[in-house]
Amino acid sequence: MTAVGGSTRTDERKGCGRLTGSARPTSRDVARAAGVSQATVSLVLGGKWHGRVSERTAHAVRDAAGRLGYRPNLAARNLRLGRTRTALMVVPALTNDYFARVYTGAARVAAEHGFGVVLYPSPAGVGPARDPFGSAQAAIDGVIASSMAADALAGIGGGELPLVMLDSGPAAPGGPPTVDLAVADGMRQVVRHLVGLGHRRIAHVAADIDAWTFRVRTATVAAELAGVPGAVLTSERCPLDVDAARAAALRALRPPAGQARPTALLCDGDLLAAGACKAARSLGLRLPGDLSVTGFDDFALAAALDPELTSVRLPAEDVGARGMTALLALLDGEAVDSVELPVDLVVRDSTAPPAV
Amino acid sequence: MTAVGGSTRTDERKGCGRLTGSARPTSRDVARAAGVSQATVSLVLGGKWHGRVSERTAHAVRDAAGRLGYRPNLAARNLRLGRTRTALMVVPALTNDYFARVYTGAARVAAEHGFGVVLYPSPAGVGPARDPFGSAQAAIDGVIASSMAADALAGIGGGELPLVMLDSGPAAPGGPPTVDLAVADGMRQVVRHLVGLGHRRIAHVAADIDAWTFRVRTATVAAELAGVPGAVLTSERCPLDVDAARAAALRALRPPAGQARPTALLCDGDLLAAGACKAARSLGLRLPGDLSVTGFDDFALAAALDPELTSVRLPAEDVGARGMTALLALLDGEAVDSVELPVDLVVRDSTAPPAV
DNA sequence: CCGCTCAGGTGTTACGTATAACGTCTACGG
DNA sequence: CCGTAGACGTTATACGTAACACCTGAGCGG
Repeated sequence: MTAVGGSTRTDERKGCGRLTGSARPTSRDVARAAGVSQATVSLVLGGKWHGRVSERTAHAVRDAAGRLGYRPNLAARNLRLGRTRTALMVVPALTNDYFARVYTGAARVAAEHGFGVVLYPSPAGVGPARDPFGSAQAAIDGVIASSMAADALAGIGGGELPLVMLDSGPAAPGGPPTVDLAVADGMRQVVRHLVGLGHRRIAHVAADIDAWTFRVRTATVAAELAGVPGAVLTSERCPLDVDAARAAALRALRPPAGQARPTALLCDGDLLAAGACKAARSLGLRLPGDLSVTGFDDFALAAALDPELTSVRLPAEDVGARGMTALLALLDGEAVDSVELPVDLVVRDSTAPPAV
Repeated sequence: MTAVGGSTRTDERKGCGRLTGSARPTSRDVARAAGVSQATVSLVLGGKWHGRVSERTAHAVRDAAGRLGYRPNLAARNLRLGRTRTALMVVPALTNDYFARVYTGAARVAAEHGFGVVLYPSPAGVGPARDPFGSAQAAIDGVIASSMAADALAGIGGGELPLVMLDSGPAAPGGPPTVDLAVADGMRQVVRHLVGLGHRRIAHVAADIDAWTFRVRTATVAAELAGVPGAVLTSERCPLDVDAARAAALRALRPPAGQARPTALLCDGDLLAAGACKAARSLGLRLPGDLSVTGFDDFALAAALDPELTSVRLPAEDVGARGMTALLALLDGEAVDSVELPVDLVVRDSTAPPAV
């Protein structure tokens, strides 16, 4: 290899045809301005120049970069490095603040490790099925998906990207690691709270949604109440919607002749509970004296309602944080365990002992 | 023939969390498999081969690409093309569904033009100030920012990326195009509704937030009521928070001795209205008989409350759609006009004529 | 038989970055 | 005065794609 050629400046003819307009400066432009090679610019600005570049040169480079307003082209960096230090979070909807809190937790942990997080709401039906994330994956190292069925993620980058699933149910062996909430335990706490207050006739307003977390809620209520002597459980299913819940609650509160009205409405979510409260009021029932109502999720809505809702608080930030921690470990090639986080009942004003 | 050795299934070791990912196939691999050059693969898969590549060859290429499970490297494509067909939407918070609906509208229009949209919540204080979008801008052609002050976006990619601002107030001359809502008109509709019902003593529960939309709301209420003979306006400022609103409403409902209690609470947002309702109930007032309450924004919350809230519906999807349309035009180098969209009062059950 | 066109491709380059591998110059011990 | 080890940079290259310029026969009119 004889590289001693007389070409002291190889970059000379670089900007020949290019007019000196406002094209974004590249590292080569910085190099020219600082009188060094492009590689040196890369070293200095990459922060790994200690002992390889003199302080004086490094300063010249940084000075030139600042003068030119240089900002590295991240697409080129991503191509070169094969990684982007960015994660994609997929959420089923933006409507409720649970996901906002999950995002917050994930973003915090990511930022601590120099990672960014972008969000991709997955409105079912938008975008080609085989390419669920559209062009988002151009700059993505891994994915955190919340509340999605495993098969809905089949198309994800050909299954090549590291993936962590949140709120998706027990981890499948060999599948991606998961972060879940102890939903069943939360529901048990609700049931025990009501039973402890003396309620025996309980109506369950159940979300008619085919997602793990709701199946668990329904199943747990039935299983837990089955162990209570004298307990009577009725059940009404409805979509996750205030008006639908109102209708369902009305059905539950007008039992067939000969049956007594339930003394408590146990709802699968705060939204449903809001509907249930409206139904109760429209029947002239007073809360919680005539009827107890419970929610789940503890949205901001829960505290905004009147009476404030007894609900189950979900540690959303922790879910996001643990999920991001898991993803980062995955990216480091480490083995990651799935985890289940505890939840807590928050007793407020919508529950009381039943009227005698 | 080229080496197609029996690699029917490339990756077999998924256990232990180690994601080997045996080198994603590149367009060159596809070319080898199809017996053509890489350039031809690019032509065929790029969809611009009509009249330049025979149908037979094109089929062979697509077949090979399918067999190998080829997916183009978007980082490389972005680098080559200098554009990404992806927009970044910046929102101040994920908590309310206004932004969800804005996103939905923007994503729909984007999808119609082969664009994707990723979301970047901008939690104030997260991320270095000079680099507000972190690594998100690696694959971004333009930005749609909602409800942000113009100067908060100063650091945006060095100000180089096309930008559209939503809900940010009147467009600055020479600044980015904007999409705004006729917030002032909406507030006027609320005031006229209340005045028309007969209300004269009105308390304004104002959001104490330095954003254009809230400043306008406050100013409009005052201006509009100033033109009503005999109208008495009091005002309480508070953070955008249910509990704070409750406290503020309590102050408004307990006027100094000698002054009559307002007959209506005009709130800057549905969240504040929710707090106001709680305050009213805690004082034993009945809605809307003893007190009228109005919201703004028409969140899902508005219909979930009891009584259902009279509020102002914002055409959020339209805002997103128009914003994306503007951004796409901007990317095409076209001139774009700022626009203001109308809003509509939705009268529900929380307003009524004042008690005599 | 020549030259022209045109379909049907191929070779090559450039995008901007990071880094491995390799020079060169100085200082210094032996 | 040579050998050698830093200190200090540089050259060359690869990442995967898209697009430009070119190449090669075949058909065809003259």
